[in-house]
Amino acid sequence: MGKPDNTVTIIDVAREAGVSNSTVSRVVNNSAQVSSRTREKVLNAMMRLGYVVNQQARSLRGGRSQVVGLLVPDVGNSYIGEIIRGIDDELASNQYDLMLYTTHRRKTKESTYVATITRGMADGLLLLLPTNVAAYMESLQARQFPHVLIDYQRVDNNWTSTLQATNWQGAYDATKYLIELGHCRIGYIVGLREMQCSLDRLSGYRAALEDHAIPFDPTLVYDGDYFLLEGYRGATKLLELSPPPTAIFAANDTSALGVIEAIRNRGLSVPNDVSVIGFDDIPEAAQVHPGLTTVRQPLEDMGRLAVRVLLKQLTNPDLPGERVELSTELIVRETCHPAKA
Amino acid sequence: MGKPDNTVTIIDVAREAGVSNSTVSRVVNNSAQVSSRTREKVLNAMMRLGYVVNQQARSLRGGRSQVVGLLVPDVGNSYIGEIIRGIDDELASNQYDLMLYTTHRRKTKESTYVATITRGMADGLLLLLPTNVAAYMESLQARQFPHVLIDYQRVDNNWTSTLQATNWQGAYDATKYLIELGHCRIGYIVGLREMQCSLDRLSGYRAALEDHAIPFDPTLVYDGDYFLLEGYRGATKLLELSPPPTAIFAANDTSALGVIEAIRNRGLSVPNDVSVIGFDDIPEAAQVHPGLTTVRQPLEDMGRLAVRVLLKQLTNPDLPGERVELSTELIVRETCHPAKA
DNA sequence: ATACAAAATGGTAACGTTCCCAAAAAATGC
DNA sequence: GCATTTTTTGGGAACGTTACCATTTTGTAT
Repeated sequence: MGKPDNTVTIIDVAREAGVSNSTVSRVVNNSAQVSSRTREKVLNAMMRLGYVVNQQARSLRGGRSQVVGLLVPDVGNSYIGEIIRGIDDELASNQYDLMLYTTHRRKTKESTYVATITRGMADGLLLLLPTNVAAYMESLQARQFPHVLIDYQRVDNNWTSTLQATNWQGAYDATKYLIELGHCRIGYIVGLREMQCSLDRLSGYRAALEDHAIPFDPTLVYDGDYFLLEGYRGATKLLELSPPPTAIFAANDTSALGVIEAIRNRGLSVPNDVSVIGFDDIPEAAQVHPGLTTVRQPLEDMGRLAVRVLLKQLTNPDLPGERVELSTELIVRETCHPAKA
Repeated sequence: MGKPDNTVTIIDVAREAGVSNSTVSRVVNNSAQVSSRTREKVLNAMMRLGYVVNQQARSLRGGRSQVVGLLVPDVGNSYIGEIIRGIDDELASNQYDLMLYTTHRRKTKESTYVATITRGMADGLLLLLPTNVAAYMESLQARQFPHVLIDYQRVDNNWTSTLQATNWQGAYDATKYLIELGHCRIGYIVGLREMQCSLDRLSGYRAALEDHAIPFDPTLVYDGDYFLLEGYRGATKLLELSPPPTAIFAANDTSALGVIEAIRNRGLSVPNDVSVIGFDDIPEAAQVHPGLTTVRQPLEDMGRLAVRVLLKQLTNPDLPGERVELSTELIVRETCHPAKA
């Protein structure tokens, strides 16, 4: 209470408890044997003085910094938000802190940040939807820097861990669901083609059509970018076809919301005139009216699991990289109706 | 190239350049006078060896850690996303890193995190929409820890800096705009009442009514929470009144989107039957059809400015706290029409 | 040339930890 | 009771910086 602002160090505690600083250190890390009597004394002294470990000193000495870097393209959409929630939570319960870097899809920024992080104070690196992997993958491997790629899979080495949902299967299931409702002209709004997940979903869509003997019609496919506006534009264009599609499958929920808008702005109704299905199951999907039928990615769990994989790699650095795939699930809400006869 | 994984230190550079480590340090921080010839030599050696400064050692020595902590209630909505974008950008251009902590509106988490950050490795702290300020404000002041509160203003000391938009004026302007379009039954969806900005906006709305001799009708006010679903529910309820409002003002864009949905789900049209106005001007407001008329908060600038204020306080610790207010702007898009006669 | 100031450089202690090694204390076996 | 093992504790170097102070080099005026 009397003490001024000065930070209290391990030495202060040692003096207060009447032991050596080595002993205090041992108590702090409860590493080696310390007699219960001294442990008590030290614990008391720590309490009295309000001691907190100095992470910088600790990690300078050669230990972990207890910091994980996270690189995201952007923050502020629910897809990423949900994943971060999982990451953040799992990290916190393992006494790790999170250093955030947003690239805003600028590739130079992405590789600069990776360089900073790997040589800086983070112990590991989480990469969410990276777009410039080639630029730094080599250096990441060379330094054996623990890292996990989320939602990116084109990796050809044994040291990188990757994690994603079953994009192909999810898209397959969604398409199949629409087909079984009697739809055979099903529009598709593609995500950004430079991302592997977009291609996987597209190919799941095609496979389902094929399996049900519905010929693939390229005019029903519109190239979007996962944003609402392109969903709107795509649907507008698809609805001008004759005959127009009776259902539209958007590669993510955000663009599905754009699709719904476009349908309504044409004076049509969802799902009576056109059925809509999305992908992701972001929180808004359940809040919207009618509720959006969609393919659920377990976003929060993905974040959580990515952290677990990373921490595992951190404690055991020469483990090979893991490939984790989480299964998607069709969430039926209210935006799909049987096709009219 | 030839070297193994070993990190290269200032001493390696010194040896390589044939100078002392003090000189290298001087070059790195370009602090004191170094002859251009030696500077060149050192710079070259640094380049050759690929030297990067070790932040932990630096900050252990007593300097800055070049890290700023950011506490947010959540990540994954565009309002926060835009602010973070500004923060992030400004921080990066000042060679600062960002440590992110999300509270998910749990008050205990909030105060725990503040404790961690202030005793940990951050130089300063940014608090976005804090909800539990009382719990740690005292300790923040006691340790004279530099901090800026964004979108929170009930602060009664001289050391805390705050920053927000002109919430009252923005709401006043929006309401006035609707009134001038001929509306006199204007519904209002309140934000979370525990936030000061919600109260300010509400009181701006009331002031505008009063100034135009429109009696305040409490049944036109619905208590929301800034989320889409409550916007939907609120509008649904308001539209059941008789006569129903001819315009609805939502305390933020997200709930305005819910309002629009509710209006449409009643078979009515926006803006022909009911006008809608929001607050914030999140990116979606411009992407939606019809475009959402709203009150613009300069979100990205707010983030940017918050960082500037914090850094100023960081370099000059005994400066008193600043109170910054950024002006809002009415953005007219397509969701408001003149009231029918 | 000499003296002196100014500029440039080097040596080194400290920051708060951890961890190895050695010393002391306690426990064990004869 | 003595030697020996085991457990517990202390001493001190090292991690990579920076900043103070001392020293050397360079420049300038007499």
